[in-house]
Amino acid sequence: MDLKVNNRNTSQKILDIAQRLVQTRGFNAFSYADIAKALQITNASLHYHFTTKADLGVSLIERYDRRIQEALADIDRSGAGAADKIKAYVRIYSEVLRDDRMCMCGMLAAEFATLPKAMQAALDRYFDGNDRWLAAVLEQGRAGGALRFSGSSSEMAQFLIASLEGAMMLARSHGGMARFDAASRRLLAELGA
Amino acid sequence: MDLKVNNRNTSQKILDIAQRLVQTRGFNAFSYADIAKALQITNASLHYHFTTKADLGVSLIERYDRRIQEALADIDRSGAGAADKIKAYVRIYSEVLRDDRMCMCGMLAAEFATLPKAMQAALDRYFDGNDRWLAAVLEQGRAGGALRFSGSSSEMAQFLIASLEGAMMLARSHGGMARFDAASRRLLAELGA
DNA sequence: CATCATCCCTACCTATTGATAAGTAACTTG
DNA sequence: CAAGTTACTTATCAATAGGTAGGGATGATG
Repeated sequence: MDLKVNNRNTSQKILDIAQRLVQTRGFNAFSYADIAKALQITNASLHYHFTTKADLGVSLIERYDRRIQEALADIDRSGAGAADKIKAYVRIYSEVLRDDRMCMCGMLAAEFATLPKAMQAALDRYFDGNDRWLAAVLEQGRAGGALRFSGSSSEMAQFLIASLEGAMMLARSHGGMARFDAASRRLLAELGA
Repeated sequence: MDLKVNNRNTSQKILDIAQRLVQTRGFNAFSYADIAKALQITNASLHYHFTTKADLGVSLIERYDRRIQEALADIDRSGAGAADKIKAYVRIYSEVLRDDRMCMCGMLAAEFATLPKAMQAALDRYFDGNDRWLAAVLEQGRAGGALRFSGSSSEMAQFLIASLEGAMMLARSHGGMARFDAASRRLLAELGA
C-alpha cells in the first residue's frame, strides 16, 4: 500500500499548509491556488484529495481536534496535578502563538457564520471537547484544594477558553507574545495555580 | 448643500450595511455586490463613495472609533464612579452582541494579517484608544478604592479587552448571550465592581 | 439661463474563485 | 501480463471579485 502512504503524505502536506493558512489568514482568506503554489502541485490535484473546500475544512478541524484530544490525554496520563494540567493546557496555546499562529479553531470561530454547516458542526465538537476536559480538571482541582474559583466548573472552563482565545487574537495584532503571557499569568494566578 | 447631505446619507447607509457585514461575516467575507444588493444601488456607485474596499474599510474603522470615543466621553461626563464606568463599558459590548453582532474591531483583529496597511493602522489607533480609556478608569478606581486588581492598570485594561472580545467571539458561535454575560459578570466580580 | 458639481447609471474589464471532465503515467495485484 | 487503483496532469468552466470609463440626470449658483 505504498500508494496509500503517498496519498497520506500529500493529503497531510495539504492539510499542513492549509492549517497554517487558516491560522494566519483565516478560512475565507486563502484559496486552493495558495496551497497549490506552496506545494508545487496543480489546483486540480487538490480536488482529488479534498473534493470541495468544505471537505478540506472539515478534515482540517477533525485532525486538529484529534491532535488536541491526544495532547489532553497525554496530560491526563502524566499524572500531574490539576494546577499543572491547566498550565500544560495554557502552554499548548502559547506554543501555537509563538509560532506566529492563531488557534485554528479560534480563528474559525470568528468566521463561524460564513462556514459550511459541516464545518460548524465539527467546530462545535472541538469546543465541546475542550470544555469538557477543562471542566473536569477544574472540578478535580477544586475538590482537591489545588484550585479555587467561583461558579460551576464548566462555566469557568468556558471563561478560560474565551479569555485565552481573545488574548491570543489580540496578541497577534496588538502587544505580541507578552500580552498573551500577561493574560495567561493572570488567569492562572486567579485560579491559585 | 442638500447634495452633500444626500451624499452623507448614502455614504452613511453604505457604512451601516458594510459595518453589519463586517460584524457578522468579516471583512474578507463580503463584497461590494452584497452592499449594492442591500442598498438597491449599482456596484459602480459604491466606488463613487469609496474608491476602493480599503478606503471603505478605513472609513468604517474611523467611524466606529469616533463613536466609541464619544460613548466613552459620555460615560466620563456622567460623573459615574470607576466601577460604574467599567460596567457601562461592558454594556457597550453586550448591546452589540445582543444585536447578533461581533465587535467590529474584534472581528477585524482576527483578520488583521490580511487587511490593507491603512486599515491595520486605523485598528491600532482604535485599540490604543480603548486601552488608554480603560487603563485610566482602572487607575482611578484603584486609587479611590472602588476597584482592586494586581499588576499595572494598562495590563489589566488589555486583559479585560481581550477577555471581552474572546467571550463575545465564542458567544456568537457557542453558548450565546449567556456565555458572554457569565464572562463579564466574572470579570466585574474580580475587579470588585 | 448657462455652468458646474454631485450622484448615480450602463457597460465593461481583468483576475481569481472553487470546481469539473477527461486523460495519463506509475504501480499493484489477481 | 491484464485489469485496476492511485495520484496526478491539462484544459476548461461559470461565477464572482474589485475596479474603471464615460455618460446622464438633478439641482445649485453665478
